Amino acid sequence: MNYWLMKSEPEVFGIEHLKRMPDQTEHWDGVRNYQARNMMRDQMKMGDQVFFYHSNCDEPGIVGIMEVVREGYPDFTAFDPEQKYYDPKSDPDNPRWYMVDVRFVRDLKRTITLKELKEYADGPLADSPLVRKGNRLSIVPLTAGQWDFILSLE
DNA sequence: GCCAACGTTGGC
DNA sequence: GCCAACGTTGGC
Repeated sequence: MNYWLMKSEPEVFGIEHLKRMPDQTEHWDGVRNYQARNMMRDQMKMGDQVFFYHSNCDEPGIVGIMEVVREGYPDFTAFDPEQKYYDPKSDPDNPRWYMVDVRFVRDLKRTITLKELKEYADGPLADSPLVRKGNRLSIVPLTAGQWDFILSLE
């Protein structure tokens, strides 16, 4: 079992949106970064646990938990010129971008803010890109230890 | 809205 | 293959 954190802007697609989807499941489309793409395509497995992180908002932080219910497959939104995430360089025969499906598991009892997480940047969360300045990775891998530590803050 | 960080693009 | 220019992310 692997542990992850995935970022999304709550105005665009927040945890409230996920909860309202059929089966509380949605494909995590629109990732256009190779590192994040590789993680979704190669490393994320059924049942992996994922923190839902709200970015670019008043209170950036972790708001809930979801799990991977479908492993990496081509991000079809890249093929459609009508779509916001259209990428003419991604071909259905040779897809450039991948995504996974995630299902809502539960809300956290409270938001664990980035501000709070940064207090542990020299401790339990050292080495995590999550608390590194200028981190732009939209998907962050976590160790089991980091996952447990963050949950213990709840 | 600003701007630091950093990924991507494209000329050479 | 280098690197300057440019675009995007995301905290503040």
